[in-house]
Amino acid sequence: MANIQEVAQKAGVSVATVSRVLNNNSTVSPSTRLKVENAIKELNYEPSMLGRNLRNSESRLLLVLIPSISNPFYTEIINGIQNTAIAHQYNILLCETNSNPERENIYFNMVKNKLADGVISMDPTVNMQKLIELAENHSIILCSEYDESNVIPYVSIDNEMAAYHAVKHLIKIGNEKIALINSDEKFLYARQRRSGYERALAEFNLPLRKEWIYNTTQLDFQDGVQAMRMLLKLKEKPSAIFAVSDTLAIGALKEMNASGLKAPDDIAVVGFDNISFSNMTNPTLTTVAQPMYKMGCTAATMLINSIHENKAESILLDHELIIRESTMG
Amino acid sequence: MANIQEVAQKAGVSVATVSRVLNNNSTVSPSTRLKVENAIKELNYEPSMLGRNLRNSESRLLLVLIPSISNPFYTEIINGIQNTAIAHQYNILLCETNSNPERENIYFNMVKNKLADGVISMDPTVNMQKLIELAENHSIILCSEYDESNVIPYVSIDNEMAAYHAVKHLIKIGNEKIALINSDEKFLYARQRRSGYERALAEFNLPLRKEWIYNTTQLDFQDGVQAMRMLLKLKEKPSAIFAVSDTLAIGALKEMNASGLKAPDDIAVVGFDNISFSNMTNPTLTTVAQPMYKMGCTAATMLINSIHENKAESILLDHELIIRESTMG
DNA sequence: ATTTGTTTTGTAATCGATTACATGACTATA
DNA sequence: TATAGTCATGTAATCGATTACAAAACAAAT
Repeated sequence: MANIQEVAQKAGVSVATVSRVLNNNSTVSPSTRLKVENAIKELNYEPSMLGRNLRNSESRLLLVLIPSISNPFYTEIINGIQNTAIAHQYNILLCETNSNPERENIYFNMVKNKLADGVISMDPTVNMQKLIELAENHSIILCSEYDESNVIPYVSIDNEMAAYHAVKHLIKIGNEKIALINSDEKFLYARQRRSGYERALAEFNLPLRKEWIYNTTQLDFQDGVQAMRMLLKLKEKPSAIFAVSDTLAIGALKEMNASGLKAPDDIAVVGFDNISFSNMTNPTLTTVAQPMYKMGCTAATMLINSIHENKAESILLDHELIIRESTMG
Repeated sequence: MANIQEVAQKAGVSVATVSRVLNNNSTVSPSTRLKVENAIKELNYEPSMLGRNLRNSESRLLLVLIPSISNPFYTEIINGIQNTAIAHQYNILLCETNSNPERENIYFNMVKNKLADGVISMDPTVNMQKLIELAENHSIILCSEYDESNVIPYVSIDNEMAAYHAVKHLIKIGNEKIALINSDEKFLYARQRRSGYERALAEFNLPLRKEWIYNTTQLDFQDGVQAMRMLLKLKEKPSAIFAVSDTLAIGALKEMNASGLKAPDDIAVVGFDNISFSNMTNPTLTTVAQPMYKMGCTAATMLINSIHENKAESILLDHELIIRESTMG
């Protein structure tokens, strides 16, 4: 790869002039410009981001932290982020942390080292303290999972309200014995959704039974299968289930199938996220849709604003209950 | 962020000494080392990758090009790549191209500019000519989709043989009218799988009928739905279907469900890839498994070798037919 | 021909690290 | 005490760009 020196030499000008042509901000005479452009073409030259970034302290790269790409929930959000970023001449790099603090650190360092201009974190397992520290000197936005202290701006939905709506729907169609398949309640969203579940039950004077709340460690299909297996072992079985993730709900449906049970007749099921697969199951899955694409766009816009010194305001977007076969008679 | 100068000043030494402590390769007296380490801690200093990379022409970052993260096929491969990379002190950045040449270009430039040390491309829509050009001066490995010219080393499976096995399985369980749901045949893997399909039919003297071959433009669930819808409209319907991707096969199963048809009794279905969903459908899906994790590990190992000047040899890994309910009576 | 003003181009410092080479400090030996 | 040898540290060039400032080139006006 040729560098700016060689281009300058070939064109018979100084490096400053080459740089001026490159950034076409300052005045260069048409004839010189032509010479330089020819030299660039002949040498197949492309400016080094490294040199440029070092000088400019800007990389126009945004980091997107996700725990795992295997969760389809992130797909549409990332699309929104990417399209918005590109519209502002930024690019994104996807960083899969696998909830591993060391990997997290590597990505944090990229920001500290000016290899990236900002971060959108969607990782609920992120080390929030470190992130807040990083946010003192860098632009960070939380997406989906957030921190109640509101030190770092976030975009999310009202999880409590969304869960409340989902459970109320199950009650409205005649269910009184409603179970909750929740994830680990160390996550804010899990606590919020549980709270919405409890509020709906309380409002209709329905019993809140410990054995109808099952907490999983992960969000894989298999965790849903396992959860349902436990619930089906109970003496008094629930007549409906609210799962805080479609992957869990789909696992639950699978286990029902295996036991010869049908949704919604035997047990009605509601999921959360509206991943694309939720429309492919049999029966199709009722679920709470988050405006994922919009969330991505919003997060990216907030981040880019924040990089350009306009502080960002946290925002909660609307959710929507999508009723499908798993709760329709 | 403090820089190396400030650390040097605070510790009362030269920048060279600080650098020596950082890279602990050269001799530094214990007392000086301590002073420097204290200064580093006090200033919360972390070395700038930008400065370091510029000087060393090394970033220890690997780029992984995928067309879209929404295809679950890539999940396990990426895991393999990531684990192998980390074991060699490399990190990976996921680059979603969305089959967009401009985005592709951005990532190619990162390599040219030493922002990344190498590339693993899994994008079948990649501009192969540009990639070959890039490969002249940089380390590139193809994974899954490859180029027959073998200019760029690749790791993949024997697609023709895999398809042949899948179709032979359908024949063995008694099917004579076998349809193919293929993707766009501009892709090598699509042509190879079709060829395996044809070979199996020919071997058993079964008819090869044009109307039983359906080509989709994408690999989404919906494309599978669409394909099945067309096949069910035919006067002479197939009794079995081989789809070149699980997503297509799942869409096909969905459409069968909607039409009240059951697999395998009405139509048997075989997919390809063994994505995690394929075990969650009803019925569960028979599919050809690629050794995805191993493919990822192999690709990463090849790339890292290639970066360190050992040239890599292309390799084909073994596939495996996983028989599930969609072909089991 | 000289002055003034404008346009174009070049020189050199800078960003933050690494490292070859030079130099200084110290030790051991005669 | 002088000398060689070893170990520790500093000086300055370097990677590839950008840009403030200086200088040169040119044009227009007197």
